[in-house]
Amino acid sequence: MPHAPHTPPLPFSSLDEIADEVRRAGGRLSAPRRRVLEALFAADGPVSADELARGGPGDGALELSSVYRSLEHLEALGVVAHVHLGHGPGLYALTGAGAREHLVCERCDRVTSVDPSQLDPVRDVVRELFGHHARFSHFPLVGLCAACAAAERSDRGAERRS
Amino acid sequence: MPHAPHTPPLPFSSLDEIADEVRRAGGRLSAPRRRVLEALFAADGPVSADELARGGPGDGALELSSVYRSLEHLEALGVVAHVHLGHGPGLYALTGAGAREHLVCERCDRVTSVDPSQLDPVRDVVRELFGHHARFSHFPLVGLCAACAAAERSDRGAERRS
DNA sequence: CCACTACTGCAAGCGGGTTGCATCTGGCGG
DNA sequence: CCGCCAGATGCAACCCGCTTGCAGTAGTGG
Repeated sequence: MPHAPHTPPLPFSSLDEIADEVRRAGGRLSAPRRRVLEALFAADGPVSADELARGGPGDGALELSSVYRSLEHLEALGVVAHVHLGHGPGLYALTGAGAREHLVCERCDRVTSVDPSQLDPVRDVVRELFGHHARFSHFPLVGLCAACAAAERSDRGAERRS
Repeated sequence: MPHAPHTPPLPFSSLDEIADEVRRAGGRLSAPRRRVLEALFAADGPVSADELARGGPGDGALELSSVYRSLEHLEALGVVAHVHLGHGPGLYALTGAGAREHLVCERCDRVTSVDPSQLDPVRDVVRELFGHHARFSHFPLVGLCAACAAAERSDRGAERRS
């Protein structure tokens, strides 16, 4: 059971660059692999394996298992990372340039993505208190967004979500 | 699709007290329900529905679906809450007295449970920066524990986990 | 003690993800 | 330019955690 990488996000910026990296590691840039990567480059935010499999409307769908195996491989290379926002499927994104960390509201499910540096003060406090090095890229910081926290305070006993 | 409660943890301390609460809400304290509660009282930490279903070695196993339905019901009453630590099954615990929040190491999977007040400084920073009210009871604070963070710094490129 | 209805047991189903295996193919060595 | 063969694919079956539909059972207020 292979697992995720904490490979430091070497910045990969082009498909070719990644292709080389894949081959350097003894892998091959097969058609599905390429299409997964293209879809990841095209996406503007983390996407599910399923969305990657469906791909562009032009071409036929990719086999889901291949997509997962590709993502696993790319993740081991440090090229891709996935995040678990709430209860849904895992979402995948390229690690290069604009890595993000996430805050999720567990009431309205809204996702706030921020630059990791913005969460450094939080990390500092956590490290000070527990020695723990917090990361909000793989699992987000969960709680109530400002709006929902306010709503919660007044409106005691309304609709709820897990 | 019913969902979890943020019902303020009214402190329930005995099975009888909970029994009354269940009935007050128009519910019944059926045998499986009682056994789930007994198991939760007996447990010293959050347990999976599956563990609750197996129950004590003496008695036959409970139906898993009933366990889930009981937990759902008790959760709606604010008597029980569940937490998602990593990728495994959800874990359930009584809400009374010793409510805890959790830090998980995503490398060694170690869980650190703390009194919610200990995380207030973290909550303060988060609220200040994002207006977000962080909660680490339903989803934990994820990152690297002190030991693994140190290991990560030296030992670059060892075994990894998701 | 009755009737009413919440709850149970069972079996099927679902979403997300993994695995085993026969087949195919990218791409290096020649 | 080609052949080889490990690495990758496609497909189907499977696993885990959890939910749902339904007919039958059993707490509980009256």
